[in-house]
Amino acid sequence: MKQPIPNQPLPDPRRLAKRRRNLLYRLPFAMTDTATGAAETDYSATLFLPETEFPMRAGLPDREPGWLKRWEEMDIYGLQREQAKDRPLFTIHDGPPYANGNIHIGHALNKTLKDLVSRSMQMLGFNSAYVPGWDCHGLPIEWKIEEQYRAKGKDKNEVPVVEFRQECRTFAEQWVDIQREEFKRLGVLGEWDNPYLTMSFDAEAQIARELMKVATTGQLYRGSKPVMWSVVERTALAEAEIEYQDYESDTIWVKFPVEQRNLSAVADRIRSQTEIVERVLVDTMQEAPARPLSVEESMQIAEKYLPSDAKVVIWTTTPWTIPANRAVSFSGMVSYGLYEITKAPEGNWASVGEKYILADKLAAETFAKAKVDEFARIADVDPSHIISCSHPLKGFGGGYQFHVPLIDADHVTDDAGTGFVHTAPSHGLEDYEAWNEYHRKRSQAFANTVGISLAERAQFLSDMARDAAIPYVVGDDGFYTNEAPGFEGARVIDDNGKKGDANNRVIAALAERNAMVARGRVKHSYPHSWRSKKPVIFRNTPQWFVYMDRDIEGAAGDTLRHRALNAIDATKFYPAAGQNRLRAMIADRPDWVLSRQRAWGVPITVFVEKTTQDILKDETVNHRIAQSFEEEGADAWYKPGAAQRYLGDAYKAGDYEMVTDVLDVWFDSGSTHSFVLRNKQKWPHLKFPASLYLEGSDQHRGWFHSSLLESCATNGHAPYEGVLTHGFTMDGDGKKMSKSLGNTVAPQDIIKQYGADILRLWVASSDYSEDLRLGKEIIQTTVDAYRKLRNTLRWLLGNLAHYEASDEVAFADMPELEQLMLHRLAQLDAQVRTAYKEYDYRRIVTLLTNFMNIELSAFYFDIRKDALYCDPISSIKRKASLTVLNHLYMCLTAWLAPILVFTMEEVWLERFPGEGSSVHLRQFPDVPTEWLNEDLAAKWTLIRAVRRVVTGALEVERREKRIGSSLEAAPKVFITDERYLTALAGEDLAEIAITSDIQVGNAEAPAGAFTLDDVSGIAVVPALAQGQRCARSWKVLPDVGSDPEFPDVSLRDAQALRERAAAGLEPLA
RNA sequence: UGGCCCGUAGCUCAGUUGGUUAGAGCGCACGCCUGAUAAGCGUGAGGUCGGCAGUUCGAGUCUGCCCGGGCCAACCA
Repeated sequence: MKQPIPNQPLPDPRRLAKRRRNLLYRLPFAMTDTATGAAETDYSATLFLPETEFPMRAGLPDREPGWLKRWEEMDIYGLQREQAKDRPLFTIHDGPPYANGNIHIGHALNKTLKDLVSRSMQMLGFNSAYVPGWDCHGLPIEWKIEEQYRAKGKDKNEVPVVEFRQECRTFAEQWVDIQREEFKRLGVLGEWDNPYLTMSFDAEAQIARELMKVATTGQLYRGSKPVMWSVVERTALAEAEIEYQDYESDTIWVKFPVEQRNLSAVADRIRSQTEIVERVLVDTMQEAPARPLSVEESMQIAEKYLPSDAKVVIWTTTPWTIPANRAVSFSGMVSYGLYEITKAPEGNWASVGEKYILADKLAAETFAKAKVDEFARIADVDPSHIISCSHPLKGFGGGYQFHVPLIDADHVTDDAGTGFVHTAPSHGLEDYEAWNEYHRKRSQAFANTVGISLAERAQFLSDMARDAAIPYVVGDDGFYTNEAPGFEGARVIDDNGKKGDANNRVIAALAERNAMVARGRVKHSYPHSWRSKKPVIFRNTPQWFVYMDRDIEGAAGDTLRHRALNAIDATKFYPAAGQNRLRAMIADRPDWVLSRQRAWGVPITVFVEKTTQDILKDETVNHRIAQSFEEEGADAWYKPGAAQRYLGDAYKAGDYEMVTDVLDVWFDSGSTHSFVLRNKQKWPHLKFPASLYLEGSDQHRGWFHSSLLESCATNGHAPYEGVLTHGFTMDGDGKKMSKSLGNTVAPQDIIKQYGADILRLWVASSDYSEDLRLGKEIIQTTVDAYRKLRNTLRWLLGNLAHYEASDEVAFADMPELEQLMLHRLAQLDAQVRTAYKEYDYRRIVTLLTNFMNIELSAFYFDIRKDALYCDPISSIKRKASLTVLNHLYMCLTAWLAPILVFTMEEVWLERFPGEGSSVHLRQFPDVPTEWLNEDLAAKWTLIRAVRRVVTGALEVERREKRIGSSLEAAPKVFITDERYLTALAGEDLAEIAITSDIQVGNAEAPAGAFTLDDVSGIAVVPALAQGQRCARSWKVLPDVGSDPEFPDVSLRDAQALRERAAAGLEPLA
């Protein structure tokens, strides 16, 4: 697959403008502007300014590979396992991607989410191993190899199966290697050196064991199903191997004589419909009596309305399927009538006096085709009152003696034909489904009737099996089989793909028995083989099925469907809607078809006794099979002499048919739990059932579904405790990504331009329960969020350069502002842990970005800059703040580590470098619940309201150019609401509002004072701060100048300078 | 065409059992700062809650229909 050319995103012009403004400040002429007034001493060297090498710009695309290398070298995955070996297990079981092609954005989303789960569970205190896997068998890989053959002019059928399979294996191996590197680049941590592959020998052996377990417990049976079949190539074809071309088909209209009727139902209807009754009375009884009809009378009328000589007319484009007819379908949504032919040419197939049942909308058209001159409509017909017809070929060649039931089927319309659909379950998928549905309903109705003896039940089931059997009318060579009596030797399609004589012979036989109404030809689009370009047919083919509704090992009611539905109830779904979706699918689905007539897969390792058709159930044989697969892979099945090798001395190979079909690959992947989660030797850190399966929502029909059925069949319960589904990745407008639209986004490109952490942050901040959007603007939003986050952490790191563990301040000794921050940390701790447990990553991103932006960057950090930068070494406030910064650092790096795996490692190593050091070896830190203090938080909510009013007042001053920095102000605050006064008691509002001074008074404000609409009882009157500007702290204070040693700074700053000198930090200016 | 799901500011998301004037972060505009500087702070403008109809005193929340989008309906994974 070719990757689209990476888009070099054009910078947003507005973004550029902002950048230009910032750059202006650095130009020399800009400096002259600000350099008015007396030169101030530059005290910056005497401040505790942030010091860090941590770059503002991440350079993720270049730097991420370095961390990956580091983790690989230190074997971080192994260290995690070792560290967590005594902890409870959490197992996210990997749904295997298919090993062909590069990964796309959907893979990236899926693997990233799994990594978020796995890493967060590890940090929450579990031993959370992650073993990635690949799905290796299957048709797409076969195709690729066949394509290579065709390019070389080689014929697949001439290559020994084992050799062909070897080429498929090599192909899959190559893609496993490529995808493995792509997945690792996303930052996904897992057992990459020891993944599982559905084609590894132990897997193939276990898949066969599972299949044999299904067989020996009586859940496997051989039935049949129509599949697309190419007579020319003698092979089944997949939908993708089909192309549609125009084709001329013979069409025929055929009479099906009505056989069994439900006359009393017709009579009931007549009695309930007065208008009909009136019409009937005029017609049949000469005069109308003013009384309800008796049952007898209505029965007489019914006989006239649904007479025994009526004929249902069908239309078909495949006359050759008539011998395979087993039913006639109609629709309850279509109106039908009984018609009598009143005028037609002599010798016409449709002759005068014949009564046809047709859809009203199509009657005229049908009679036109039948060259009928005149006809009359006699009555309404409800086809459900016809129980069965006889076959139009009844007795032909001694066959076709069965009843042909009428089936109400959804797929029938009155758009074309006659409103009745000839139903041949051997030759059409809809026919097949309608047929099975009909018998399923009959069987259900029977099961629901009360008072049935076991003998009656057995008799019913056996009759049912006989009636429901689907005939094999056409062989793989296109010739009729002996299940089409009277047509021996006729052929549907010949070796060159031309029409055989089947149609003509069928039409002749029908005409001879007066079953034809009309014939014609029609041009329509018809399926052809992609390879030979010749028409294909739907053909009944033997297939292996798993029963959905048979009692397993004789336990009444213990069916696979029942087990699966129970298992769904016992499973937790994220989001909850997934439960209904899966339940509906399981409740409706037909029996599971396991067989595929293909080469690259695990064979259905079953022997069938030729005379009895029984499946051989012998543990010794089964053991030999599994053993050989362990040693040689499933290829062993295809090696010469394999049959006798497995059957041993006990059986003769000649008595048994060795099945050569392979398993549906869904059985492979549905079995992963058995060969991965329960292989304790290979993966000791995994548990069964898995804690979680996590895939895209398409896997309700796929892996969730097949794994559930497989495990219910072999274990009786689900292989998972929880199921998490995510949506699909759409483009920026919510449209599906497709190569033809050119709106795809390749994960490789995002990584190259922005880095994997950006991709991961996008995943974490999206709502994965719905479809996710990804486009240029969304990536930019993510990049912006990342930058803000990174800078906040950078400032934290810069200040922590001055942190000393020995300066730690005890919680009780801290100022309230510090206690407030720790309270928030304790709150967040609970919220973050809960969100991680619920796989709610976007909540974590929202919670933490809001906290970091609003409460840290814009509030706490802004306020504490003064103390952190300027306070004396001895200052408790400064030490307390540093203590809080350390806690913030410890928590934030851990909480974000599962998401920003690279950046958090970078932040961690900046402070704690060392060979064995890694943020990913940590757990979420214990946060003391003693820090929680709701009263304090409530109090500070009030204080922050006061602060907002002050800030608002200052903004007016700024706008009026009376102040620039807030430190130039010393506003007066008038408070009439007691609650605010109480809250402010003992707090330094000037510090909190970042002004040089402030006055707070319990008094009515003068007119014109600044207020906010949503805060009552507070008013602010602005004023300039009195005193001189401190050259060190830039506050405007009256005490500046009162220290003789440092006349240009405030007393606090003079003290700070003295302490620094005493500590020998730097010489004084 | 059927089954299931989704639609709230430019973007990502909150919106309890229906209940004041629909919120947040980012982005954007404007201003401040220049000791977090390709940073930091503040203020502000952005919404017919996809549309229509209904239930209700009251609907982003409940119901129906419609529009738009997605997944599923394969011898594809």
